[in-house]
Parts: sequence; C-alpha cells; structure tokens
Amino acid sequence: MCEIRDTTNKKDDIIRFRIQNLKGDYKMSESTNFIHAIIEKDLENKTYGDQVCTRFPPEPNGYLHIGHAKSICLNFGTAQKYHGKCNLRFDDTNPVKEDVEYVDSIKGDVEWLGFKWDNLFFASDYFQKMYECATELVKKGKAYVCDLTADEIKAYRGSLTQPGKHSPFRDRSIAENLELFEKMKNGEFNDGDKVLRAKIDMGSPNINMRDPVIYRISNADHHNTGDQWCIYPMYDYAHPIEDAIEGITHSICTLEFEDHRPLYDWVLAQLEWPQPPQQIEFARLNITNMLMSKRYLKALVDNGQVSGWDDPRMPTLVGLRRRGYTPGAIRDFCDRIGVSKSNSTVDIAMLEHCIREDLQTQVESKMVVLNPLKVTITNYPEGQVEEVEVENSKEDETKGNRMVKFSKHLFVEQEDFMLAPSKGYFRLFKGNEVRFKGAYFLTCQDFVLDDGGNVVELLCTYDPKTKSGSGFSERKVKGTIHWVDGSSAAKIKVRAYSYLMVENENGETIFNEDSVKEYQALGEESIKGASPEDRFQFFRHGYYIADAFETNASEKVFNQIVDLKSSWKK
RNA sequence: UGGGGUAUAGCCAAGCGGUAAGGCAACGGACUCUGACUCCGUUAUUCGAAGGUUCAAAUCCUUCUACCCUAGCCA
Repeated sequence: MCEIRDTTNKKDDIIRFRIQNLKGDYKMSESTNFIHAIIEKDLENKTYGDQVCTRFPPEPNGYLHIGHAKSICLNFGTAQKYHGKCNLRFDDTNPVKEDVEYVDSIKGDVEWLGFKWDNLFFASDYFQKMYECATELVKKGKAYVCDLTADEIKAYRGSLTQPGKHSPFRDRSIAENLELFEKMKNGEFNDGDKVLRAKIDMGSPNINMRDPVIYRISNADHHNTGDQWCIYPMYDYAHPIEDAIEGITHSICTLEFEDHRPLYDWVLAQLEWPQPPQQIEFARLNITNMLMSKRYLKALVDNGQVSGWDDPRMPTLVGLRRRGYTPGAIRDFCDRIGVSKSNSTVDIAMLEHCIREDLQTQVESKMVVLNPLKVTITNYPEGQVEEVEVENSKEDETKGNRMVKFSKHLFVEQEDFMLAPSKGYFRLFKGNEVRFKGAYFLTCQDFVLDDGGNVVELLCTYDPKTKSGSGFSERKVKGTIHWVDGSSAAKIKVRAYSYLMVENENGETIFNEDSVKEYQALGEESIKGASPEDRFQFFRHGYYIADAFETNASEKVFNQIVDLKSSWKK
C-alpha cells in the first residue's frame, strides 16, 4: 500500500517572508453555497457517516495565484465549517512538468494564507496502489493495452459529432493484456509505444468515455519517486483513486472537469469502492484587470515584462504578498465573492476594498510627500525647530501619538497647490489658508517661479494661535494637508502601481506597458525606522509596504498596496 | 453538428411556489485636523426571451436565445 509521510506542517518549510497575519486567526464566514447545501444533505442522510473530508490538490508545476486561493479557502474552509479534515495533496502524476521548487512554494503559500492541512500527501505515494488497481481492471476485462500511436488514437476517437471506432487492440485477451502491461511497467517499451486504456464505450457522446488512456509510458525522472516508475497514471484515472484512498467525501474541482465526472465515477465503480467520493464542480475565479493563466504569467516572467513571479503586480500569492496584501484580506475576499457554477468576473474593486478594510484599523500612518514642493514660512524664525504631536492612527487611539519636527522650511505635495484653482479646490493657492496636519494654519501669500514658469517655492505665513490641540476655534479651514520638515526628512523610494492588465477600446485585456511609477519621495523622519514588510498608511495617499527585499537600514523602498478612495474630481 | 453546463442590477451573489437578501461600485447628504473612515439615504414592479400551469411563478412545464466547457499519451 501507499506510504504516508509528513503528516504535519513543518516549521522549517521554506518561508521567504516573515509571516504577518494582521487579521489574526481565521474565522469561517457565515456564508453558505450550493456545495455546503450538498454536504448538509449528505450529513443528514449519513451518506458518509458524519465525515466531511476535502482536499486541495495542486499539480506542483507552477506558482499559486489568487484563483487557487479561492479553491484553498473553499476546501479548507468547508472542512473547518463541518469539523472535517482537509488534505494538501500534490497531484504529481506527470513527472515532466513537476518540480520540488513548486511543492515548497505551494506549501509556503497555503500556510501563509493561514491554513493547516490535516495530511500532506503526494499522488505519487499511491503509484503502487494505482498499478494494482489497473491490473485489477485488466483482469476484469475493463482495460487493455493499445499499440496505436497518439495520432491514431486521436483519429479513432471520432469527433464531437462522429462516434469513435474500436481500436484493433481492443479485444486482446486478458492474459496478453496482463503480460503487456507488466512489460510496460518493467520498462520494456519506449515512450509512446503503448498505453493502457479503459474499455468503456467508443460510441459515447461524452468523448471522455471513449476508451480513455489511463496509463502512459514516460521514462522521466520524477521529483518524488525518481526512476522507480516508467509508467504514469493519467489524471482521470488517478484522481478518483487518490480521493478514495484518502477517504475524501467531497472532491471539489473547477467547471471544466464536469464532463470528466462520469469517468471519475466509472473508475471507482469498476473497483467497487464502497462509499465513493463525489466530485463537485464550481466556477473558477476571474478578476477584472488580472490574468490568471499560468501560461501567460510565465510569459510575462520569461519576457522580463515583470521582475519575477513575485513582482508586486502579479496575481500570484507571492506577488500579492510582496505587494502588501494580507492573508486575512484575501480570505475575506474569497468569502465575499461566493461560490457558484456561473462563469463570472469579479470587479477588482472588491479585492481592493478588502485590503483597505483590513489595513485601516491595523496600520499606523506617516506623512510622505511624493512630489515635493518647497514651502518657506516667512514669519517663522530661521533655525527654530519645534515638535508637533500627531496621532499614529485615527482609527485606533491606543496606537498613541508621535512627535514630528516642524520648522521654517517644509515640503508639501505639488498636487496640493494650484496656480489657478479649479472650482471646489480647497488646498493651497494664493491667498488661501489650510491646516498643516498636526501643526498650524498656513496661508499661501505668494509663490516663486523658475525661468520655465514652474512653481518652485511657496511663501506662506503661519498663525501661531492655530496650533493643533490649542483649542483654537475662531475660524475654520476646509483643507488639511500633509507635509514634511525640510532638514529632517527621509529620502525614500516609493513605487505606485496601476493595473498590469487593462482593457483596450475593443474590450480586449492587454498588457499595460506603463504600470509602475517611481517616486523619489520625502518622508517624515520616523520612517527611517521602517523594517522590511512594515505597512503604513501614507497620509492622504494610501497603504504602502516596505519592500521585503529592497528595504534595509540605509535604504527604504515602499510598494503601494492600494490607494485611498477619493471623491475629489478636478 | 454531439455531449455537458450557466443565465437574477454596472460587478459578485442569495433565493428552492407566497409577492426580489447582502456585498462591491456608483450617486446624493451629514460628519471630518486624511476630498479617507463612519453614518444616513437612493439604485431590479422584475429575474435571458416567449408561451403555459396556478389564487399566486425568479422558482413548475414547453419552446427558443446567448454564453462557457469538451475531440492531450496535460491537470
């Protein structure tokens, strides 16, 4: 029988990032769906006793993306909801595509999302059992060795509208099939010479039932079993057996496998498996401005259009992680989008809402000026520096306050000044008064232009009576803006992102050639203490994370996680 | 042209014969030392279409339409 190994999460699994689960322990949502309805009926009818067992079965041939997160949340979440079990199983039946690099990253991603598997299995653990089952099928006259080439099999299969034809090898004797299959296993043939096929119905309207190939020869090195095998089971044959061995009750997969379900059921029926698991299909995740195809993502990486699988713009879990998304936000997103059988495309605004909501109460805020514009306070003493008190979080008073340096020479955002203010603009313009966050009211008295007519400096006056916290209430200003002190400011690098994929005028989703904007920004002094993966709200801008790899003691690089919403339209 | 699926608001999505939940987005307004947050309000006389059954239909029946999946020795 199969050997079962490594049944617990290992502490020393490769974890490239410090795990920061801002939302704390996972709480299963109250939400329900059609799969839960099926399970509840099964529980009621005691179809599988009172057991619920699911699994997340990725093939270790690439990095996980947010579409996989939907499946992970569904499978693990469902098991939690019904006090059942959920396995992580690597569906590694095709050695030429798979690699340990991917099994390590997948384990890391599942853990990062906050789930713990009850068992960790490999489909390859069951190769011996699968071989025995195949032999049993042969003995029952339900499988045969076929010598047709791949092209011939294709031709014999018929088409969508034409039935298939019987293979000339279909009526080989059981004894001959047994002998041939064993020779296949023993490496007596070359790749492609022979296959084992299920004997079902070449006239079936369902093409999957037209004597599907269930074993092929592949003299390839397998990441788990090495050269132990040279025949490998096909998905349609292997998957039901994997599920059945593990005692899976509900085998949840995506819609494109609906047509394979009769074959899934057929395999277990021939093997007379008691209480066979049932396959249930749901619609895979699509999100606007995101492309989840593994092939396409790989092309982006290979072409150098992104920096790697963990580029902050990528929909991969490692990418989202580097971008600053929290596991809690992703889980919340998966809960909110629901589970159904209709193909749909979720608005990316939903995802953005989830990360804003998660970060809002968790993160401290800092003042950062992306495009600095010099401000001189003409009536403030040269050389004087005072410290003003600013709250770390408007949402959470327990986060306390910090002191921020204020002096005659400051910087504000270029966007916060207009030469000719448009209607409704209430930031800086000549003659207007605004509050500098945490400090004073300042009035813009004049501005300085360079030779090109660009505004290079603002000359302002401040009103000492208006200091924050003084209780001053004689007059109000509409605008409050952020600023940094000129002499103590930290030079930091900030990257803001727009969508990697955008829709063109024909409604096609295309690669956005210009999705990164880099700023040489100025941050308040305290940001010099930021560590890799620290998240902040940049006041009036959005949420940012110190890049995991590029931030160190001397250099600070921030990635924009998501901007703040704004109802200001110029 | 076979077979298998799916259609409820701009986007997700409940609903399972008793008179259209919720979220996101949008739009008003209140509040605001973040044009954020929060709060309050608005947004489907109608459920892909047309018939039928019923006192009553998004839900049942019939026909039709659109879209998705499917002819790997991939998963």
